[in-house]
Amino acid sequence: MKLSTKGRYGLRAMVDLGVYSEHEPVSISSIAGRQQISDRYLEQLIGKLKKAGLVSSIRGAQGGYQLARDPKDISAGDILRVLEGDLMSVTCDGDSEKEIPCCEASDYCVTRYVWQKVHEGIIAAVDNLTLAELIEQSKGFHGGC
Amino acid sequence: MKLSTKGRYGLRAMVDLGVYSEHEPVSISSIAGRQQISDRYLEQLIGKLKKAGLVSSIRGAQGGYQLARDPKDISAGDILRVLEGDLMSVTCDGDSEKEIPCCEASDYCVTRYVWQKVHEGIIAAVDNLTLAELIEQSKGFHGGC
DNA sequence: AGAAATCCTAGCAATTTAGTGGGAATTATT
DNA sequence: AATAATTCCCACTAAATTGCTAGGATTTCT
Repeated sequence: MKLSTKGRYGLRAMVDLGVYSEHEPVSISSIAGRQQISDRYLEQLIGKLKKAGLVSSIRGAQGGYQLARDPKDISAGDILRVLEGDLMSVTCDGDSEKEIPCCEASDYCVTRYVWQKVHEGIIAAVDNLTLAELIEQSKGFHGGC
Repeated sequence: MKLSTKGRYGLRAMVDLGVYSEHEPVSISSIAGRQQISDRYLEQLIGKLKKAGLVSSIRGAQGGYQLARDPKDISAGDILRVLEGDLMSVTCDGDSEKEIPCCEASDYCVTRYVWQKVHEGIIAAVDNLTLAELIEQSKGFHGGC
């Protein structure tokens, strides 16, 4: 259970967009250059973020990407959910075909209960963390060094 | 980012042990039978839990496993950490060889910051959840059906 | 002695991850 | 109109991880 590069790269790319795309669109290659990420790979990640409505694009020369919304209205959770899949699917171990309101083998449900708790913890953490805050953080780090 | 079968099976096995191993050791095969888990696979998971000091074992015929501590003193986090690896390693994307107190490329640190927050959320959730509570839950489900 | 168990190590198929690669379509600039 | 910059789309691949399976060696109760 760990954050994959998808999530890490995605977060960094979105912060990068927040910093550099305010007045003009930013190309994949410039983000990839700054963030030292494979541009071909980043392309796919940004594609997902676009599909999810978090970034907008302008095609053609001098085109690129911009944040689709104010950074205050994008949470880390929004980004991670797109790239890491459902942050957590609360599923029983039983056959998913059967539609049982209350699991046959009750022990199975322990997992669900634990997972529910974990889920709440994660959601609370990432959904209250705005991109705006991350951008601020990133600027802060610069000043601090 | 999801809970793998390791974590799910492990939680169920530990609850099973909590319920059935109070007075006598319980064999892998009996747990696997009740929980409908591959016994060969479960063996490996329990092996890790033993190595981590969460369960104790008695070898030979009529042997088996028991909880090493009171269920009140074992958290879901303890179990998940053993089976899911470090629940989350807070790493930068930069070279891990270099020992930089403050990252060169500050943007990298955004990931660290987000991850720290997520980590706190998860830890808060799973470390406050005791095995005793899960066992109670599991009994509760039985009564409810 | 024999059976029931833990313990140890290795292998393996399926899935996921982290990319690479080849282009087609669109648009600004010259 | 030509060119270059860029998004967009789809397919392929190598490495790692997951979820097992397999074959024993060892220990201990009966």
